[in-house]
Amino acid sequence: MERDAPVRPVQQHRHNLALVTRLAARLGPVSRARLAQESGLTKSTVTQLTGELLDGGLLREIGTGRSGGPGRPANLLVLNSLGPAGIGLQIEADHVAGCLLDLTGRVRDRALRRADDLRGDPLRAVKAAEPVLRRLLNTANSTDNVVAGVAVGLPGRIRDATVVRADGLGWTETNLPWLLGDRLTALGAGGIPVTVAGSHPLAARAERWFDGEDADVLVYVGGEDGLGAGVLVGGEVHAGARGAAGELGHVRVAGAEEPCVCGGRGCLDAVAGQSALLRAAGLDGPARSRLAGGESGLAGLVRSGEPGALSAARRAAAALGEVLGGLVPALDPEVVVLGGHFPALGEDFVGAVEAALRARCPGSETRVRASRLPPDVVARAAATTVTDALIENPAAWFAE
Amino acid sequence: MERDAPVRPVQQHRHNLALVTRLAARLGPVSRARLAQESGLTKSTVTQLTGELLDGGLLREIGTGRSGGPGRPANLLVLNSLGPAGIGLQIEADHVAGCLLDLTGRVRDRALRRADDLRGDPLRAVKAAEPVLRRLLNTANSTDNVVAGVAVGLPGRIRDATVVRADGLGWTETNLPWLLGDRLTALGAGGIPVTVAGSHPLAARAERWFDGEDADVLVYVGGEDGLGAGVLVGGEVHAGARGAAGELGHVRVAGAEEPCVCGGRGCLDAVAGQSALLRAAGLDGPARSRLAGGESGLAGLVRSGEPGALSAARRAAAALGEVLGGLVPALDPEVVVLGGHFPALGEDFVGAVEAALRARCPGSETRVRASRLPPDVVARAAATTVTDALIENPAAWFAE
DNA sequence: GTTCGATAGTCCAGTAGACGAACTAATTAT
DNA sequence: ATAATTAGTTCGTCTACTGGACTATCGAAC
Repeated sequence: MERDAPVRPVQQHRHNLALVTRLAARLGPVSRARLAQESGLTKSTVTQLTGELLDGGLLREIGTGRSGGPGRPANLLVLNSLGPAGIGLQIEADHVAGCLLDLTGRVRDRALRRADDLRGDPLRAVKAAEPVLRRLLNTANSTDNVVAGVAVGLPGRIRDATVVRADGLGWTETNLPWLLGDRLTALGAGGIPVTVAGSHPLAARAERWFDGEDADVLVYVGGEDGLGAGVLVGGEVHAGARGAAGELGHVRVAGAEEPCVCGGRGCLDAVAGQSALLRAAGLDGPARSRLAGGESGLAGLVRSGEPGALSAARRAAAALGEVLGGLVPALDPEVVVLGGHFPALGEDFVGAVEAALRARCPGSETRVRASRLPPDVVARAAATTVTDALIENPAAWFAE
Repeated sequence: MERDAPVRPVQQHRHNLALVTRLAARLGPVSRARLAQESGLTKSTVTQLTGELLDGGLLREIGTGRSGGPGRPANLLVLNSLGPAGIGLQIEADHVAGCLLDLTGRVRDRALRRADDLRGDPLRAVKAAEPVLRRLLNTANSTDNVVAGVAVGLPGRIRDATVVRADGLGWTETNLPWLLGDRLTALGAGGIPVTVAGSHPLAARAERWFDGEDADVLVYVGGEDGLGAGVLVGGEVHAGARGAAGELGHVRVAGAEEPCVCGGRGCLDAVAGQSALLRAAGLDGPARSRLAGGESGLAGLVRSGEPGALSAARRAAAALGEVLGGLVPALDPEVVVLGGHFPALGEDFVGAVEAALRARCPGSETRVRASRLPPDVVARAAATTVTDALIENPAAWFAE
């Protein structure tokens, strides 16, 4: 409910509609009676609201359930897996991944398009996204899912739905929703709203929603190259005053002198980024994506105990801990999750980061752990922003 | 409007009541017609709502205004300075300050009680607060203001309205609202709700509300001893997962070895705290409060260019910048405001902090500036939490 | 098998509160 | 004086939630 807007009966209705939809999502198959009880609304109202949601295709009635006790059995309601759905895209330098997510949160289809190098002209990425989109739109068509939106996650800084800067892709001031919207029209799916978000904030959301971490304040630190953080405050992504929250990659690490691609020296990226680690371990060359499934060279080296790799990892852990040490006491997050290439470095690495953090902030109770989610979770997390929006405002969807 | 609560006509009404009250507060003397226009409600509804607010004593009608143009002149409404008011207290180690604030934000009275040392038993502070409260309650009585609440600000970490830890006062797990509520009953003012908040978050609020800094993301770093930050996210105080957000005092500064009262070494407090600076400048002794109005010894020394003091200040600035360098890129605040004893150190100090911050985060656009507000603004900020609550929920007040 | 208690869900009159049009009120411009 | 303009009120209308009566469907007891 918007704070500075008047509340009329319509808004009242919207709010309650969202309330029961949210509850239906949280409680799974659920009776109207239970919805009434949990929401605080009366049975009559719930009947009315669920009626609208059924008509609108957001809910589905699955047969009568439970028989454990006296009384008329409930007619169970669930989110409609065949109703509106969301497409999530993940654009990285070497691939575009996508998935189609239904309202229940189930992935109905995936698609992946590898490419040698998508950096430079954004149209290259848009072109690579086209077959991915085509496949997902086709799937949606064949499963009777209506695509309610496309959400894109990419490593960059976003403001006002525009990609302000994406170092890893070499983009500046790119209006991705516009470009993709164009391509969607060409695919016969014009008019579908397109949104963009940063990969790190999306990964942070994913940690909260997919890994049962019900922390209201959570920091996700993710990686490969272009290190950055996604900050969740009050369960929501915190963008910062200029959309630059979480830009940790070029924070200077005390005592470090490594040259960085940004032109500076001693940036966190240059100490703890994936390429930097590979180089320090004597494994020069372009960083390989973990999408292939295999261990990145670095992880293997760390595991094998190769001295150069170990010392590079130790140094990276210390640097990461140092930077986190300035952030953790200010925000007091419930947990800091390390993603990107960090989990591959093993539990010892995480322990070392936590130790370095504790050394800087002795009093903090913030936990540190490695992400358990796969790197391609960003596409899925992006798709959830679409389905979430549907659940949080069903009325907007009914209005088409 | 609570997210997980059903919205009935009553809540609709509450929301709209708060909306017009907020607008009346923001726009100053204002006509019903203007309120209708700004709020998006109809004139009829505004008439109805303002009627309630007038009856409840939150609004007052001042005569008819403006005559610049044709048409019936407006009957101007303002927040009622003679209606409900709030008392704010500020408890520090050497004094208790308080003020009585009316709805319009005007300070109707102040009171101050100095004491040698209020540390240790919380009852000592409560006792010192008693004359302050008595005076303010008396004033309220004589001006026909009804005290709607007492809010206390103190240097400590608060969770669930309980003082979890207040190093500067030597308190642990103190239920201050309970203790003060008792004292209020003794003063014949029982039943007045008492709340507690940390001084730094309150100071952050003050920077936003009293100094026209309309930043949604703001960090206030305040001091004397027990350095800490108040973090505003979305215009609201961010408490952190465990109420520990902003606890910067014992973050370790790289390369620093000064022993700290906490038992550790190299804490920010031990490098940039007031006592530490005085000691480093060769001016040992207890830190003097700035309430006296005179310059603290340190500020004078820095101004006079005494080498020891200058080097200590430079070191403090570098340390502060370093710690901020971990926090700023994560949060991307609009501005960082330095309060406590820092403004007394002069503009050069602020410049040095900003330089150190920039050195760590080259890309950041966050401004750094000294607070322009007096240190006793905490009492006033505390009082605003009471008046704000009234404005944000008039219905709760009508219900007494 | 029938009856009773329990639970699920629907129906409908009642009600709170915002809306809108018509109205009154007070002022300036002609 | 009269028209134009803006402020504010009145009253009937509309929307959407409520509460109680009612129907539906089950298990358990007789």
